Order: sequence, then structure tokens, then C-alpha cells
Amino acid sequence: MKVSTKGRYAIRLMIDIGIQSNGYVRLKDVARRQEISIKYLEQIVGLLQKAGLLLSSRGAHGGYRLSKDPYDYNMGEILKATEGSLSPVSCLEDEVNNCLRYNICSTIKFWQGLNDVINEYLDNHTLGELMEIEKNLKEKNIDYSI
Amino acid sequence: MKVSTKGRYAIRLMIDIGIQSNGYVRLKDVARRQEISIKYLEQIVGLLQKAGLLLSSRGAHGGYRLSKDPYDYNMGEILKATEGSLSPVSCLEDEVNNCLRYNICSTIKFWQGLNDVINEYLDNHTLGELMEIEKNLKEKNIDYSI
DNA sequence: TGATTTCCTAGTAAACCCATAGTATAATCA
DNA sequence: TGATTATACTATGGGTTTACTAGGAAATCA
Ligand code: FES
Ligand code: FES
Repeated sequence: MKVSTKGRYAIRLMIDIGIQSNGYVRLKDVARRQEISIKYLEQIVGLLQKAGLLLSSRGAHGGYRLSKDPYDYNMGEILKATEGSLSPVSCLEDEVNNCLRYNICSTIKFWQGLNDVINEYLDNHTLGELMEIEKNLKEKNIDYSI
Repeated sequence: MKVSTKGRYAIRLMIDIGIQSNGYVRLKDVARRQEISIKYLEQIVGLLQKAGLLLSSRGAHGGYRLSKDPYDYNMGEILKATEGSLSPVSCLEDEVNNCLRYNICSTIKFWQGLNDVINEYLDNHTLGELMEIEKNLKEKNIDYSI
């Protein structure tokens, strides 16, 4: 019942890129700030870009930037892009690969309910919100250091 | 973000044992009804018993039975006994193995919120409820077969 | 051209999941 | 008591997933 590093790193990466407001952000810098291997970030960022959540620019002075307003991203779409399905049991996954016990199963409704509360939470929180928290946190840290 | 088979099988096993109202239930029968390997069930049942959720009786006519009223079990405790911690990120796990970025992390509140909605859902659903669904399902199936 | 940065594909060590095997131990009944 | 039945406990292995690491091709800019 864990979100993998891919999903967690993706969120931190999106916040980091979103907060650098000007132009494209190099992965090298994200890696340094977030203390995550650049090679691993490359893989994660590939998933986000394929899902249309990030835009890229190759070559010198290249990098990544958000493809839309931070408040238009919900956490569900970011996690789904990196984690795949978020449903807590595979029986809920898709119609193709259906569970054989689906019709005689007394637990599926219970799992469906869990899936619903998880998705409702994730879909109602935006990247913009988390960026605000990050900004506040940074200000506080600057205050303390004075 | 998946509940493993251990947790899912544990719930089905608890429902199965709970529904056989008289005396101890043999694992062999549970295995047959639920189509789960008896040897794998042994491992799972061991965890549930250690957590005090089941009582066992060895020897002939032995087996397992619930240790309390079905409505006094919530799904959270059953899953915790088999899955371990249910928190969606390890940063929330325990104070001992703390995340180094905890104090400068802008995402921890978000994860805490997710953890809260999950636990609220799980703690507010009981084994008794699921047993009712199972009973209704059985009745329906009997009706159809007539 | 040369420096830089993304993009793509393999590879790997460790962890975890699922299941099987075998032995030990206890209860029951003839 | 001795045979039978049934659970407890321990060990182990194959398969999959996770979390990285590595190398190099392709694209872009100065
Ligand atoms: S076991 Fe798959 S639907 Fe319940
Ligand atoms: S990364 Fe551990 S608390 Fe945020």
C-alpha cells in the first residue's frame, strides 16, 4: 500500500520545476536541489512528458517546463502518469483483465469505496497548492537564518 | 499503491470463517471455498492469530474462529495485521526511521491527508458489514439456481 | 564544431510476493 | 497407548517489481 519513489519524486520534481518561474529548468539543477540522481529523474520526467504534463527543450539551455497553470494539475494525474493505475486492488483495474471472482465477490464494493475516497482526495488537490506550501516553507527558512 | 494478496486474502478468510457460525473452521475448507492455497493461508492466518484477531484449536476437529463479534473488527486492523503499515509513504511510518527531508518537505502534509482519508475509510467499515454482503450474495445465487 | 542537455535502452542488485515442502506438535478417538 | 487428523513453525525458491546506474545517440545553441 505504498506510493513508489517514482510517484513521490515526480511530485517533488513538478513542484521544483513549477517554482522556477522563468523558462526551462535543467534536470541537473532539479537533481541537485532535490538530492535525487539525475539519471533516475530522466526516466521519471520521460513519463510526465509523455503524459503531456511537461514540455521539453533539448540542447544547451534546454530543460523542462510546465505545460499549463499549476492549479490545473491535480495530484491524481501526476501520480497516475508515473505510478500507473492507483486502484488499491487489481480487480478494479480494467474490464479486459477481469477478476474471475468479480460476480461472486463480497469485497469488491468495499475496495471500490476505498478507491473512491483515494481518488477524490487526489483529484481535489492541485500542484499549485503544493507550490504555495513550498514557497511558504522557503520564506520561513530564510527568516530563521537571519 | 496496491494492497497485496496477503491483505486481500486475509479479508476473504475472515469473512469465510465468520460466516461459518458454529465452532472452529478448518483451513482446508476455507482454502477450497476461496480457491486459495492452504499453505499460503497458513502464513496469513498466523499473522491474524498473532494479532489476536483469530483463535485457533489444534488437532482433530480443530481450526480457527473469530475472537470477537464481527462488528467489532474494523477493516483497518485486519489489513494492518497482514500488510504492516498502511501509510502511503514511508516518511509517515514511524519516528525512529525518520525521513531526513521531513522538516523541509512541502509534500508531507499532502501525504498525511491521504493517509487520513484512507484510515478513516478503513476504520469505519467492519467485518460484520462485509459478512452481510456475503450472505446476501449467497441467497441471491441460490435464487438464481432454482 | 563543441558544449550541453534531452532522449532511449539495457542492465543489475535488492526487495518483495506468492507459493511449496517438510517437520514438529498437539488433540482426538479407537 | 497408538494411529490419525489437523494446525504450527521454519525454510526455501522462482518470479516479479523497485530503485537505481550506465552508455550513448540525437538535438540544440553559441
Ligand atoms: S477477488 Fe477479484 S473481485 Fe473480489
Ligand atoms: S520526502 Fe520524506 S518527508 Fe517528504
